Amino acid sequence: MDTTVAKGLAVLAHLARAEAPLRLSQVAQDLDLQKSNTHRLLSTLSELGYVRKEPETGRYAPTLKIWELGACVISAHPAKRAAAPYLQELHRITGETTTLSLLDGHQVLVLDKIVAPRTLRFTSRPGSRVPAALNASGLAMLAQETTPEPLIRMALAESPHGRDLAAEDILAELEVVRGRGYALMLKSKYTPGVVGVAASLPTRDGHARAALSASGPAERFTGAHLDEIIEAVRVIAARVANATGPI
Amino acid sequence: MDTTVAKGLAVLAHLARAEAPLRLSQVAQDLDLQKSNTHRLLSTLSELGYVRKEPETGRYAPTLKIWELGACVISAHPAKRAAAPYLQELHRITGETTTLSLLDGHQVLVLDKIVAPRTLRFTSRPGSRVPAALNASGLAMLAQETTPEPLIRMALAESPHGRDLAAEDILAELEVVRGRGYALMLKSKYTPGVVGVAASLPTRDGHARAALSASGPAERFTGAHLDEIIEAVRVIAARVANATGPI
DNA sequence: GGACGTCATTCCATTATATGGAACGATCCG
DNA sequence: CGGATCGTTCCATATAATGGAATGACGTCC
Repeated sequence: MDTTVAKGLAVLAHLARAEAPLRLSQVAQDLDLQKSNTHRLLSTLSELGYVRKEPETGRYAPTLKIWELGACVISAHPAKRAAAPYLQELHRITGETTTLSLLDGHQVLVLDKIVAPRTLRFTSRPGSRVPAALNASGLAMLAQETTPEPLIRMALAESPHGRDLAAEDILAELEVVRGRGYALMLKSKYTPGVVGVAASLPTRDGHARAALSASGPAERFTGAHLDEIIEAVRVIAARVANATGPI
Repeated sequence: MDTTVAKGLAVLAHLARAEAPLRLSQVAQDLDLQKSNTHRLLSTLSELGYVRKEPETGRYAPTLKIWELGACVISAHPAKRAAAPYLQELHRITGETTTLSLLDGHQVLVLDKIVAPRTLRFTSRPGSRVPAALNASGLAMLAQETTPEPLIRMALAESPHGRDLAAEDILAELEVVRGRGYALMLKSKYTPGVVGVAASLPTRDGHARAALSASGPAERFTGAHLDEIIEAVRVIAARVANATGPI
């Protein structure tokens, strides 16, 4: 274990996740490092171009270099590449915000998103994580037949199921999702007022789980429009399954 | 200079930029490291979750963790946040692929892109870099009045101007761009068959340079449609300039 | 305006730690 | 079956990271 590498990446990650540039002593305190140590780590990261020291404030901010690296990784990601046209088409048909997600452990990782040109309400940012049990895409992926039982248990355990979100309810909901082939989250606990419709996608390797979703404000997701959206999600997911190769 | 951090990040960056998973000895050879050293670096990166060793092939591949970090950085980027609605609207009006770019040194860095729903031809990937002098967005940014002379010289020097792309021609073109307020690249040397229309955006801090562009196949970028596109680019760039705050 | 506190930076002796060579199996290929 | 390449482990060595102290700059509060 190269501890210096671990520290350097911890500093970089800390700056990336911070909402604003950080002072040296702040970083040192947050990560429990010595000031002199932090100083050298930040200096080397600056030399390497991953970090920039603001001349005015003296604070440190990440540059776009990590993002450039990450962009290489995501653009090469097989699921993202394969699903991109379907994500696009679902957006074209429904006119709503559509997302492509992966199940990573007990969390939903948002891979890609096309936002509705309308007034954009809450939109989950690509790269963000959401508890699987609180999200239409998460339910769709958990409901896949190939999902091992322990993974579902873990996802339920990790989700903040309080008074109005019992584990039994979610398990029952998963049964429903499995039966009809898509997940519908009308009353989201995670993002109130947002309705999501999602279907899981078959993946080349069985252990990866992916889902497509369309989501938007509850006021618009009713009646005939909602029926259209559900139908579009089902049709496109089925088309992925019947395509030349799965995701 | 923490050399171990530099090596670790070099390994990570190398894996990220590689088009396929790499074997250990390949990484060691490419980066001129010892095998045992590379082994430990890859092990620590795996422990930290930035790298995964494929069980089947034994090769190493980057995980999505770097991408997640990069997504945090880009989503917090002020220019990207501020320009997103304009990028969206330019796409809505023109129906073509639109991009938001920054000038970083003598290169254009593509920040964001909305692809045309039509058959997608060549599309520059977000995170990719293009020589500034070979690209409509690059010309628009170089033509800004605030661009220092040496930067233009450098951009020209770095661009592969051969027989049909003399430095004088580009300088003359920059004059034209400066006069009419937008850049038009009809015969792209970098991506043949693609026409680009771009205008620079005013930025809060004078030294950052940003541009919006619409681009697509040469066959479609003619006559009235091209005029519409040019007008849309001009109008939206002007709207940014007159907005509450610049980018 | 002066004094205090916080911060960033530099230096250096100490030692922990990264290093690279060698040696060992495993695996692949001819 | 034999040779070659690869990944992995081990360990003595020396390099390079560490943390404490000292310094100077900056900002803040009486």
